[in-house]
Amino acid sequence: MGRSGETIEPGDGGLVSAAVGAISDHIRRHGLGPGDRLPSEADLSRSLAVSRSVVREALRALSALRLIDLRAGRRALVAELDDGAMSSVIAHGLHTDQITILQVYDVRRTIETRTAALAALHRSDAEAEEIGAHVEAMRSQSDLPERVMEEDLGFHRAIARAARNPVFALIVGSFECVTRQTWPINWRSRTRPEEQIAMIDIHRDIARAIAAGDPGRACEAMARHFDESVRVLAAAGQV
Amino acid sequence: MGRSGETIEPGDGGLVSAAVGAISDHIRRHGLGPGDRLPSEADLSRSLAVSRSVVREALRALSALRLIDLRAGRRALVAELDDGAMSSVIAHGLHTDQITILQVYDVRRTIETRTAALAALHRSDAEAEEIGAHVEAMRSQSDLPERVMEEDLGFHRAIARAARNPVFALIVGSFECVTRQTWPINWRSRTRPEEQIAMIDIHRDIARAIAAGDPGRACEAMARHFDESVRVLAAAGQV
DNA sequence: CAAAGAGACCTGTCTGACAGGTTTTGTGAT
DNA sequence: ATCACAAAACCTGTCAGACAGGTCTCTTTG
Repeated sequence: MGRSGETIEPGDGGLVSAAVGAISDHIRRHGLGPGDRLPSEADLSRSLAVSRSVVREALRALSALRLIDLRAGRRALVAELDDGAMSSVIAHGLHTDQITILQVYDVRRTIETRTAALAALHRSDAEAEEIGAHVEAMRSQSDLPERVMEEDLGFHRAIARAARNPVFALIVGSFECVTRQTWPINWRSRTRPEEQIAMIDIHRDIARAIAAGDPGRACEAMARHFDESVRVLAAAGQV
Repeated sequence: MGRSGETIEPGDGGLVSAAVGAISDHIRRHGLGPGDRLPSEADLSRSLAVSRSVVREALRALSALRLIDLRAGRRALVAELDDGAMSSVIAHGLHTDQITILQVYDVRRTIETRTAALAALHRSDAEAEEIGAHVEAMRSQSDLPERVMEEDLGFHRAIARAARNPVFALIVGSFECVTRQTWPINWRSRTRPEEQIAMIDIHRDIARAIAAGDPGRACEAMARHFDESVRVLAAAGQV
């Protein structure tokens, strides 16, 4: 069979999955990086010898995985690493009762005690600053739960970034959807102001340990944070 | 606005992403679980008031995320949790130089020291048996690198399963593509038989600690395993 | 009652068409 | 020669219709 360019091999599990593979290969073989443009749908249709429908479905699949960015009128671009796909997987697992929130928390504890330690070791001054700023914002807006939650999420994201390992950031980011569900439960169960302050204080301890460059203390404070959250969640009927 | 069924709201970032959301919602609202059937493309096309092309692209996107299974002639099924999507994300990150192999190893170390400890706590006898069998198979086929690698991968997967937390299994599974690349490097750098045996012995130590129900020793042995792998990889120019 | 066959249903793929973005080109003014 | 702006070329998003081939179901038959 006249193999011209990247013609799809027959016998595959469908033309679309073959096209997905061919387009991924194209990215790899041409050494494309984030922001680089892919061939147009018409070009791909020609070179893969399949209809534009098949190419479109393949591109849509890659877009769902966030390997490429699609936008009307423009050619597809290679995408930057993004936690959207992993996030969807976790959300699906939760919604279909294949995983539980406590299981996610166990993984988060494992991952984030490590990111806290790494952040303490690798953080720049600007990052220590940003992490502290999130805590300050939580404290100063403690009457606006919605805001406190956003700052809390930003706090954990910032620590993951400061750990300087995008894989950690990816995983932490993909759990954000879980936290958005459980955070209000956690907050509501702390009715007295001193309980809310205690929770924010743990965050401050983590931030200080990271700022001080003390991985052991950062890890220990993060562990306390998760133990506390899990305790509250379990008391509230784990939801 | 006449909301009939699950008609798509306008103003979204495209009909397809709206359809993806609507179909995900459908799964959630109807409490569908793995194996349950989705409506046909024609039904979805009608109820969402979009063309079949749009529905197909939406289904293809969900299929890429492994939230549903598509097969010719059959209706789409809700899928079981699967590491395929996360695996693609990691592979893409590596191929586009957005993450490095050592970064993946750092995450693996973090995750797998924990799965080893959890496996020691939660394993069934059958699971301890299976983990040990993988080690035995590595030892007895040590002249067939290909086989040793497969048993090694199975060993780590079995431990993740024995940890009884599918989220850990998901993450470990999604790193398998990395291991398949680095494993041969690791193996080739151990030219003398006693070096190869030493590597298998670490696996045996892990298996024994898990069988003995000793989380501390399991964690420590797994940590040794990763330290050793990273040392060899770094010596080989990290690749 | 079980197995084989027919029909309905469904998905995979192709073609052609058109609206509305985006990039490039070409033109004219400065 | 350069810059701004308008036109053209290009590209993606969506739709409609068509047909081949896989799957399920129900009925008929042995």
